[in-house]
Amino acid sequence: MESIVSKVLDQVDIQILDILQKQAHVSNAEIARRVNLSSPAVHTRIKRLENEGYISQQVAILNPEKLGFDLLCFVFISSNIHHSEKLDVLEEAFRQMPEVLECHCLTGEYDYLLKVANKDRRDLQTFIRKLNKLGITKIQTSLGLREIKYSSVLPIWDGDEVDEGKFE
Amino acid sequence: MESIVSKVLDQVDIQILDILQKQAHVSNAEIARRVNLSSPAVHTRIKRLENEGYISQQVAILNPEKLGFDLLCFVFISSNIHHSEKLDVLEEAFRQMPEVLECHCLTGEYDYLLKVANKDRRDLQTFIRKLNKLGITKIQTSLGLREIKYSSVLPIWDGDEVDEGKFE
DNA sequence: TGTGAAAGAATGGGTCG
DNA sequence: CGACCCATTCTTTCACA
Repeated sequence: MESIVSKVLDQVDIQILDILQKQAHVSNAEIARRVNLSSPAVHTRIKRLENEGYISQQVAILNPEKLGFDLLCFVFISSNIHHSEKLDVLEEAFRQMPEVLECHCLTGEYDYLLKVANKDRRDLQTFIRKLNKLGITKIQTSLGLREIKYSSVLPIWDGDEVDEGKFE
Repeated sequence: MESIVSKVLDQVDIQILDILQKQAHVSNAEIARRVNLSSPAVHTRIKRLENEGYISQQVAILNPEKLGFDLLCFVFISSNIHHSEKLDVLEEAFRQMPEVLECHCLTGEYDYLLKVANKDRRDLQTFIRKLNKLGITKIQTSLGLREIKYSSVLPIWDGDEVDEGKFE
């Protein structure tokens, strides 16, 4: 009996999460083999992990270049807006723009960092005009020249839990 | 004969890709219903899309906060290295580091932008020391204060009707 | 390419150790 | 919690158009 709150994740949970965050399409049965459990047991655990919010979603990662998105940009924005209501409007606008893949609020010189996927320079210009219309004046745009690494894999395994003392 | 390489994607392909990039777990049969095709036809198309590289991978997105990753950072790096071999070593080092989720080569003042997931300040310090050992001197780190949007969904559907007359 | 049918797996619920 | 069973659903192959 550990704690009342919510079961802490055990090694098997971590293993399952790690498999799924790398290859979501691996079958239940295959996971069961790898973690030495039965397939229904794995199923139960995955459902629990989903319900408790450890797994947010499952997605297919498409190849941007094959689909014509050659222009990945990082846009740094300083908003001189300081009313929180107006900031809410601004942020909601970012969320609604399909070319904005990510938006983060940052410390430092700029308030927001946007990751933006555009097909060509014309699309990029259209996008920047949209930003101007939102009242954003201070923008700095950096072009992504080359993607060295792109992943969503959190080091849940590598961190310090690692002890591959698999029983038997 | 039009193009030898690969048939251009049609509307149904785009629809399938769009469904999968948002919800990878949707069953073949369900997709078939949505695009008005039979289940085997959808299966064939998805296999083709995978083989031709339109779909790179399928992953589960985990919840960073639930897993103790409260410190998302963006690290800007200027390398004063100009030998391409040494740059290769550097980039490979970035790829190997599990806390580095993304690494992009950028235009602008800094050469590299890294997105880094750490659990706490101690981990962050450890990470920055690793960078120093690699000979990196000019580093600027911005903390992610809040995530406004996080997505890998390319606007293949929303942007405009994808109907390129380009071969390959 | 597409469809329909059919075999072979995997999923998901229930019950019992 | 986990294993086993069972009905249901999904995947994947095949003949055929």
